[in-house]
Amino acid sequence: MSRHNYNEEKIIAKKKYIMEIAKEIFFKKGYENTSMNEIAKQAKMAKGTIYLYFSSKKDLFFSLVYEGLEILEKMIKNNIKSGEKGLDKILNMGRAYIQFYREYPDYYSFVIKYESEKADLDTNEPLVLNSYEKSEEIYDILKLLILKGIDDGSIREDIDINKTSMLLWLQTIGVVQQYELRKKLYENWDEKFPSSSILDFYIDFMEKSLKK
Amino acid sequence: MSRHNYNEEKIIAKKKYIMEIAKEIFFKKGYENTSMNEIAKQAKMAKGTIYLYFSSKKDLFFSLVYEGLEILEKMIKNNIKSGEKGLDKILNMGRAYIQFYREYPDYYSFVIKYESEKADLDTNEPLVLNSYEKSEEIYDILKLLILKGIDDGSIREDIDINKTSMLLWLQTIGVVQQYELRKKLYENWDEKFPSSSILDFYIDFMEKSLKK
Amino acid sequence: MSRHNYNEEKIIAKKKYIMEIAKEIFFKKGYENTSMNEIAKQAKMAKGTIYLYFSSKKDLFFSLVYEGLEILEKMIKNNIKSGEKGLDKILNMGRAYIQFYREYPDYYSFVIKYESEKADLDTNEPLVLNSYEKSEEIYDILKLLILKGIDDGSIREDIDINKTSMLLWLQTIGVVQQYELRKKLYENWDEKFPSSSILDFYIDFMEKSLKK
Amino acid sequence: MSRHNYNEEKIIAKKKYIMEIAKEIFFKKGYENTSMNEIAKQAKMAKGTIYLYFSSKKDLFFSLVYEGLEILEKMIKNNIKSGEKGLDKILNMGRAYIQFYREYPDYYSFVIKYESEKADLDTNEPLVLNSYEKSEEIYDILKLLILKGIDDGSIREDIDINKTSMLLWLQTIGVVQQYELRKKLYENWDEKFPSSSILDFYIDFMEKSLKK
DNA sequence: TATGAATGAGTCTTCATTCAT
DNA sequence: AATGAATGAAGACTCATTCAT
Repeated sequence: MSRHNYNEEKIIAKKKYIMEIAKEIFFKKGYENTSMNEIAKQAKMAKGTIYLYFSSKKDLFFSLVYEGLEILEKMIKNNIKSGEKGLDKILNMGRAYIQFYREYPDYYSFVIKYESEKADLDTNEPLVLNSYEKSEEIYDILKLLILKGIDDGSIREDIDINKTSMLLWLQTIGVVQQYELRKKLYENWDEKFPSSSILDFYIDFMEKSLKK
Repeated sequence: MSRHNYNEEKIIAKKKYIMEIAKEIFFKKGYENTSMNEIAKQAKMAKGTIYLYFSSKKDLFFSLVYEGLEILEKMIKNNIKSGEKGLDKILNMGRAYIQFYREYPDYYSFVIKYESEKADLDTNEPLVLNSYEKSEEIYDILKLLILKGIDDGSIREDIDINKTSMLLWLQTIGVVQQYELRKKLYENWDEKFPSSSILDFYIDFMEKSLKK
Repeated sequence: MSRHNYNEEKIIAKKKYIMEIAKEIFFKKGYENTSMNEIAKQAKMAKGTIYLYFSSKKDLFFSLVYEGLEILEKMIKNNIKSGEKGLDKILNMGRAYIQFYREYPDYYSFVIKYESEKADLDTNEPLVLNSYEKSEEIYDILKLLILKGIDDGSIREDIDINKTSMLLWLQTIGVVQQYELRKKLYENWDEKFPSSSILDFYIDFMEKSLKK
Repeated sequence: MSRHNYNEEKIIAKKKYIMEIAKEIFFKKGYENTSMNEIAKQAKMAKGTIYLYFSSKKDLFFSLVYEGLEILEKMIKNNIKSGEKGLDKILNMGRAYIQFYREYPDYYSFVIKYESEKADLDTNEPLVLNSYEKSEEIYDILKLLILKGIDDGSIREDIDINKTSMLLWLQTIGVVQQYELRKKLYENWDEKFPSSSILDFYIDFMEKSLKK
């Protein structure tokens, strides 16, 4: 292994280390209320050092977002392997998103924050591009699965494929996000709130509206 | 009309004027990126003057939120008057929310911003309380309408009322919010994106999953 | 009575009224932490109205100071009437100052605040002049009383009259002020502190150092 | 010397430098009328830089107060070493306070400002606590010295120890403060005023009232 | 005489980023 | 590669005073 690679590895390791520290703080306090000062202190590094590895606070944050997107993508691709019929695969896709939310609440929060602001971001940022491509890819998968579902008789034929795929996409993300929002709110209010099982119920609900 | 009322009217008019100016800037730049300085400048007023009418930046913003909530409430209550069966009324309720989003995109954005942060807000703030109560009220209406729908035979009987009402609530808000997010994103990318009609499609979709 | 006088009386009454309101607030919150806004509100007047009667916040405050000085002067002049010998009169003068502090803690606080800042005040202010003259007058009385005391044999002869009179003056004001300061401090700390009787003890102490 | 110590020294030096600048301005203009802006400008630093060394304006000011208290404490402890009898030591203690006032008029002004406001300060502040403890310590010394004086026959026996110690304490601080106040006032008025020697006279006066 | 809305300079404090070492 | 001191623009908010009505 060349010296160059050796150094590159060290750099990547350091980046991972910083990201690990930052992940916790960003998750706990949110983007705006996290200062580079605190990250540096927690990481026992000089503030300037962080800037050797990340060009800005945004860059550091979006690297975490990107990592989150990768995890999500992997989970989705993995989940749609199982299930035979198109409908099963679609439901598994929804389950994958819910699973991501449950298992990686920190990464989930970054992805959502990113999603809600990326419309205002600089179009030249490669991270926006990447995320956009990932979204498209997932969306295309969804479309194919609906087609397959109609073909194998697991999904009704009277639906518009384009609209349905888009709607399912919007709906799933939306339901999970709203659940997260309400959950925090109701917790504060010490009130009863349907447990996380409502998300499973959502999958049932989806099934009912799609199946033949 | 007494002199006192005359002055009060003038004060209310000025508040409205400031809110009008602030509404545009908040809408364009978001809460954090809007400074009182800019609002004052746009309103051709001294900074201090604004503080005569609103005790803080938060107060000014939440006044807009509250106004938005009032509009939304009115639209929902108005819309569910029409329709005979429970299912019709539920669909009209969803339509009201979409209509609010379409007709008052600015107010909509404040309400959403508020909703996504109210979990972190001070519970003692009367505005949080008010909004909370409004939400509960709307949610209760939804529950009653489902009951009515089951009763009058317009809605299937095999659903859990509590879960369904909560899910419809999360889902509708979620779909609209995700639509808004994606729309802005795709617009930037000059791509084709299912027009706003997808929201109408959502209502159809909802109908299918509820009706007997 | 001429119309002019009638109006003047009304003006004086209004000034008194405003001063009464302001006295309480200044006493409770201190000069810096009292705003004209609050005074106006408490007095159920418009802010501008106060400026018809007092040219500034300072003017209003110093009018209270001046009133305090008048009360103090009257008490001193009254007290030194009683007592036969020079020493008795001097002690009564000290007692008058302590009595002023005890009976008019609010006016006392204004006088002290004024005294500690008048060195930095504009020399052209007539109020500084007045106070200065009052101080001189009192100081002269003190000097005469010492002379009389030496003459009638109630006070030792081995003291320097100028220095002693000045010292008694500084000392009495100083002791009372420090007592007030410490008292508040110790109260906060819930500790035992020699009661106000220490001020009477001070008079005894003074007597011992002066008498033949 | 390690690198670490080297940096720490530099930081301390910078703190001292800022305090030196601030000391002058605070002394000249008082706490309220001194702005961080001006301190930064005088120190030829960016405003933010000062906040690297002091967490707030209060912190900066109280650091000066604390330094003053340390100097005063040292002077008192040093002065009471000399003198044989209890009375001599007490007089030297008074002289120490006067010396502090004469040699460090700036620090003296901070200490007095602090003393006059500490009753209103937050009891949780460690600086208030420290100062309180210092005061108590000095006061205890005074009490012991009076006891010693009575014991060794240099002080009269007919005095109440508690009251006397408290009174001497109040009196000394009071006299010096009043002297400072009057001095500034009379200076402005270009009048003759007993020179600083009146403070020495105060010590004589004290001696006379205490000795057997 | 009375009003009270309007002013705007001034306050302390924060923090992402840079750069000399 | 690493440091961390320095920057300085920007933020929300206050308040004595004025002046048109």
